[in-house]
Amino acid sequence: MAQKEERASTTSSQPTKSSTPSSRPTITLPPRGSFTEALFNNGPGTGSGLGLGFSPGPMTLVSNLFSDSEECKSFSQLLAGAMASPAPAGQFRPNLQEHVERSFGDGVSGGGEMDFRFKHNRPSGLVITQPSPIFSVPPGLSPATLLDSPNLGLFSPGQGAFGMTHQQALAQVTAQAAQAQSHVHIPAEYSSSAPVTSMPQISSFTVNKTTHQQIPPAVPDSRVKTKDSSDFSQSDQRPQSSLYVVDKPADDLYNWRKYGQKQVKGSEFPRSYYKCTRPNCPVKKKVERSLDGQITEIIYKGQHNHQPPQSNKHSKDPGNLNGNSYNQGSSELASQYQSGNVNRLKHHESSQATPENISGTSDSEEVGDAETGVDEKDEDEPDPKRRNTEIRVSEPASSHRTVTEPRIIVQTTSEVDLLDDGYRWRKYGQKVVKGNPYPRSYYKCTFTGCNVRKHVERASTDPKAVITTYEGKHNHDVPAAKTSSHNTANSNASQIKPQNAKTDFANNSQQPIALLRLKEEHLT
DNA sequence: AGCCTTTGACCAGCG
DNA sequence: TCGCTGGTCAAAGGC
Repeated sequence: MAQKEERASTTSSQPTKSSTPSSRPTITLPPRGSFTEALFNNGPGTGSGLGLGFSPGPMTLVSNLFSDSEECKSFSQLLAGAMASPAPAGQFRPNLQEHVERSFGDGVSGGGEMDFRFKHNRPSGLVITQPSPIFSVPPGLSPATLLDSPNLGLFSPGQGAFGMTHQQALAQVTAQAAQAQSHVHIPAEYSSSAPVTSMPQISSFTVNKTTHQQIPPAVPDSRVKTKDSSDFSQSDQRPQSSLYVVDKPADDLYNWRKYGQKQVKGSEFPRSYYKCTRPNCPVKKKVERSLDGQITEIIYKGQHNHQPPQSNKHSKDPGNLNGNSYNQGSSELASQYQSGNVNRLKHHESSQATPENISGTSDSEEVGDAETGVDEKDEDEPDPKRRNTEIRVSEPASSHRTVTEPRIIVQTTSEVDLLDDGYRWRKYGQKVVKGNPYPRSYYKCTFTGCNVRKHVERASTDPKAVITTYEGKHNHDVPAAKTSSHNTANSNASQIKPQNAKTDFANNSQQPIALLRLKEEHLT
C-alpha cells in the first residue's frame, strides 16, 4: 500500500555519505577583528550573545558564520568546503543540520520553500566542489581535522541521530564540545573569551549534501519526509511518488490506533483521530496533515496513565531509522507529555509547525496552565489534575510548509527581553527538560502581528553553548533603537546585521544572503 | 488471529 | 427545532 511505499521511500532516503570529497577545503583566515571578532564576540555592537554576556555557543558560532555575509559567497560554498571533507557519520550532525534547516526553511516567505527544499531535495548525487574560503579557522586548527573529527562533525550526513531532539542535540553539543577540547587545539589567541568548547564546531560545518534527511519532529508524530531533487523546483506541488512520507503519527513510543478521520471545516486537510491503544488509557490525539502527508498540527489530549511501551512496535518504522536516538527523543517527548505540560500552539505548524504556528495560535492559546520548569520527576506519575490537559503541537501555517519539529511549550513569563538581534522578544515560556538543568526558553517577537518565535536552548553542561532556533519571518523592520545602552547595542546589531546576525541567520528576515545564493545555485 | 486503517453513520454541542 | 460541526463508533477489510 501507499503506506508501505512511503516507508520504503523513507528508508531509501537515508543519507548517503559523501563519496566525492574533493580536495580539502581551503580555509583562510580573514582579518581578525572582522570575522573572528564577530564570530567570537558576536560582532561589534551586538552585545553579548542573548544579552547574557556569555560567549557564543556552538550554534551561535555557526550562526555567525552564516551571518557574516561579507565573507560568505554562498551557502553552497560554505557547504562545499565542509562537504569536501567526508566526515564520519557523527551523531551530532543531524542536530545542527536540523537547526540550520529549520532556520532556513521555516518562515521564510518567498524563498522559504526553496530553502526548505534545499535541505530536502538536494540530489543525492549532487556534489558541490567549490572549495572556497568560507570558513575561517585559526592557524593550527586544521579544517580537515575539524571536519574529520567524529566529535565535531556537524551537518554531515550522519545517520545515528537522525531523529534527535533538541535536548539530545544540546546534550551532544555539550558532550562533543567537551570532547573537542581534547581533540582540537585552538590557539589561545583565537579562543578569546569564547570557550574552546564552542570553537571546534564552527568549522565542523558539514552539510549533508545528499538526499535530505528530515529530522523527525521531536514530538511524537511524524515520520520522515523526504523529497527527491525532482521536486526541487516545484515548490508547492504535490508530492511525487517517491517522495515522502509521513504517515502515521505514532512514533512517540506510545501505540496509537486510529479511530476516525474527518474533514473539518476551516481546514483543507483531514483530521485523524487516534487513541492510545493501551487499555484504559484516555489519551487521544488529533492529527492534521496536508495533502502531501505533512503533519500540520497535532493535538494531544489527556495524559497517559502508563509508561511508554518499552518495545514499541513502531520502532520498526522508517521514522525510527535512527533507532536509539530517535527513541530517545521520543522517550523524552513521551515524558514531556506525560509530565502534563500544557501547550497549545495554534497553528504552527510551526513546526512545522511553524511558529506561526506556534505562534499564531500559540500566543493566545498557549497560555493555558502556565507551568514553568516542569518537573520531570512527575513523569511517571500521572497527575489526575493533568488528565485533561491538551497539548497542541502544530506546524506552521506558513504557506511553505516545512517539516519541523513540533513543540511543547509551557507558557510562563511575560517578560520582555531584548536579545541580541535587534528585535524585541517576549519570553513566553520555558521548559526544563530531563538531563538539562537549564530550561529551554521560548521567545516571541513583541511586534504586533509578528509571529516570529525564537527558541533558545542551552547545553546541560555548558550554559554558554546555545542553540537558537528561529521560526517564522519578521513582518517588520528591526525596532528603532531605544535610549538605553542595551537597546542601542541591539540597534547597532541590527544595522550591521549581515556581519553580526549571529544566530539570526536563522531569522528569516535576515537569513538571506546565504539562502538566496543557495537558490541561485540550485536554479542554475 | 490480532491489530490497525478506512469510512460511513451516529451522537452531542452550539447557534 | 434544525442545521452545522466536531468527535466517536463500529463494521469491513487489509496486513
